[in-house]
Amino acid sequence: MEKTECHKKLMEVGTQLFSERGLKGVSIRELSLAAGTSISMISYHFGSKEGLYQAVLQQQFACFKEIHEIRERVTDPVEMVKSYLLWTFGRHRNNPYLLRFYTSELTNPTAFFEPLVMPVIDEVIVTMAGAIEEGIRQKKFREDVDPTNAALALAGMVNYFFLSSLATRNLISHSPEKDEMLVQQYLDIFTRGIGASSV
Amino acid sequence: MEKTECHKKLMEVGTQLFSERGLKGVSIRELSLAAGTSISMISYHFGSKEGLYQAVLQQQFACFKEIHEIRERVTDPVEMVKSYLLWTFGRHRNNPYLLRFYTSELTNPTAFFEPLVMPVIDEVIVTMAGAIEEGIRQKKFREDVDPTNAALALAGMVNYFFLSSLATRNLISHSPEKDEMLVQQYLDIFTRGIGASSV
DNA sequence: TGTATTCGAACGAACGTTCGATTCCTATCA
DNA sequence: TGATAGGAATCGAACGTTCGTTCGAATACA
Repeated sequence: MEKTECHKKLMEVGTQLFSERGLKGVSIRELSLAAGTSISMISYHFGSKEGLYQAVLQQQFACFKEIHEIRERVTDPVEMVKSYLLWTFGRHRNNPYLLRFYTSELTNPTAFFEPLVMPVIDEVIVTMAGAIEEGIRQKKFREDVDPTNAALALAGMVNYFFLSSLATRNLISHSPEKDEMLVQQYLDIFTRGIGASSV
Repeated sequence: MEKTECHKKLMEVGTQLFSERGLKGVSIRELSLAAGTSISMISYHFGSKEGLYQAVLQQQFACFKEIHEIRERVTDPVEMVKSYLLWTFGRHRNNPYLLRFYTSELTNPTAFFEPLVMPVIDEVIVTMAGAIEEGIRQKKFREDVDPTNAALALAGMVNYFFLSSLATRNLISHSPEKDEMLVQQYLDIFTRGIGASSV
């Protein structure tokens, strides 16, 4: 779908700079300089600066659709929690920008939050809440657990881990080879936390 | 410590507008209009727009010092987790702006992140990790739990809950009277999750 | 040859800051 | 007590800069 080298380069630098400093924090002169083009290319290819931001945002959030495929493939609730953790870890590991866009839009929403961001957050939480609800019906999770709150707690634990590691590198050693262990640890904490018995 | 009505009003509107849209997202004309003063008052009272932002940030983050008093007062590790949850819930309930500043600085750091924000995050996590470590020594928490990761998971669960409720009001019914129940629920999830036995 | 792409210059608007004039407050003195 | 001097506080206007966008010319491509 990428048309020209200029278009592609602007998407790249837009992704990097917007994720670090937000929509208002980056000027088109800075973007075009980093992309090695002229400032008029942004309006030409994307209509406006906000158009570039929107294009980047859409590209970043496309991966959230995967939750539905995972939900269809994985039937067991506990296994679904593990799949979510692995999926989320993978997402953040091979895309360091996604979490910044996600959290930045949550905290300081732009005009694109409601149409672009809100729906995907909603889908993920609702999907996971559904899986947890099913786990409760199967007596695998405790009855007194609120599915939506539990889904938020799960998402909170893992997203916040990466959020903190964005800034406080000294607190966390985040080597990819330790991911397997971390996923297992978070899975343990969570399933023990809401589980009727340990798994 | 507040000098004049103008100074006080600028702090108020600065807190509200900066928290919603960030440092770059608010202009001094917008600030002064909302405060009912002239634009020159910002430079007069705070030196610059960034000076106002810094003043607001310092005021917002002052409350994080309380974690030390709590740690001194509460000796039992499990009780410390509960105190942390109650403290955090209370903090977010009576100050809707704090979490936005906190998360915004984490995601899109300004020049004030390193000197002002980073230290307080560090202190809270280290303090809670210390409490959890003591819990492990007392055989109240499992041996294979990493204290820092567990502290991050705890902070993640509860902060993310409020972060989500900032934007997705439809997902969560956040009535203050339910806080007691929510705190207990998060405490259950967490202490069960890392605990050697349920409490 | 004609369409798509890129560039550099220029535009008006909005930005944060500065500055002289004015108002407000308070301590001081007749 | 009433007048007043002086400093603090506030205002409105203007400054120079940066912002995002536009546009005609130039280039590349098919």
